[in-house]
Amino acid sequence: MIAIKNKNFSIEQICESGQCFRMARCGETDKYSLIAFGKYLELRQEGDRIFFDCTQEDFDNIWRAYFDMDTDYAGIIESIDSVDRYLLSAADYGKGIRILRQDLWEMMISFIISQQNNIKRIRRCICLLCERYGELRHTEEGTAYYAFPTPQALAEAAVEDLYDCNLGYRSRYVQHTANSVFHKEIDLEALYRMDYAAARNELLKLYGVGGKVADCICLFSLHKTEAFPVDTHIRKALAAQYPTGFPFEKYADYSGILQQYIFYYDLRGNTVISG
DNA sequence: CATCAGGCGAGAC
DNA sequence: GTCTCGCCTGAT
Repeated sequence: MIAIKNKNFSIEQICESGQCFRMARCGETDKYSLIAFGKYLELRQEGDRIFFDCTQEDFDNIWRAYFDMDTDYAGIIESIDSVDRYLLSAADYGKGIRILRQDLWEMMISFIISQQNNIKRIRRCICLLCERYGELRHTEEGTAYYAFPTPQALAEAAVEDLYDCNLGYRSRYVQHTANSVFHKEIDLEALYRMDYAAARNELLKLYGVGGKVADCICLFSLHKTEAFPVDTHIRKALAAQYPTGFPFEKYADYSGILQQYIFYYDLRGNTVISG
C-alpha cells in the first residue's frame, strides 16, 4: 500500500470527469478500481490522502505518471485571471481533477466510440470489447479482469461482431483504425515525439477520428495540455460564458486542463447526480 | 413522439 | 475550404 498526500486529487472527480472509462467505484464502498496498462489497481481516499493498493515499483513505474502526480495543479488554478469568476468557480469545483496519461491505443478506440454517445453507453461498449477481445487476467489476490484488446484482436474482429458490442455506426471506424494500427500505417511511438500540431494532424488521418476526438487523444494520452477538445457541452458553455471568445492566449500551454474544469462543471455542477 | 448524447465521413458547391 | 446530411442506440 502506497500513501500519497495531495490536495488537488479527487478519485471521485477523476472517475466522473469522463476521461477514463475503465475506472469505477467498487459497489457502495469507498474503494475505486481501475484497469490500465494491463494492470488492475484499487485505490481509496481519506481527505487529501490517497492510498494505492500496489507495490512501490508499480507506483513509481506506472501510477505516478498515470495520475500526473508531479504536475502542480494548485499553481495552475492560481494562475487563473482573478476577474474570470466563471473559470475560478469551475476550477474550484473540479480542483481534484487530473489529466491522466493513458494508453494511446486505448484512447484512440475509446474516443472514437465516444462520439455522439453518452458516457454510460461508452463504458458499456468498452466493457463489452474488453470482455470479448481482451485478455483475461487475475491479480495475485485472485481478482479477475480483462485487459484492453490489442490492435490485432480488434483488427481481426468482424464488423458485425463489433456491432454486437453495441458500437453502432462506430463499428467500422473501430475496425478500420485497428487495422491501421495493426498494419503500422500509423507509428504510435513516433506520435509521442511529435508536438501537438503534428500529432493532431497525424491522428486526423485515421478513419473515424476528427478534430474533437484527435484533441481528446492528444490531451488524455499524449498529455498535450494545449489541446482543447470542443464538444457540444464546451461549445454551449463557451458561447454562454465567453461571447467574445475564450482567452486561450492567457493559458496557452495548458488550456486543455481548464477545458476539463469547464466540462466537469457543466456536466456535474449544480445538478443532482442520479444512478 | 422528438431530441440529443464528449462527431464524423461523404458529397455538394 | 465550408455546409449539410445521415447515422446506431438508449435516455429523457
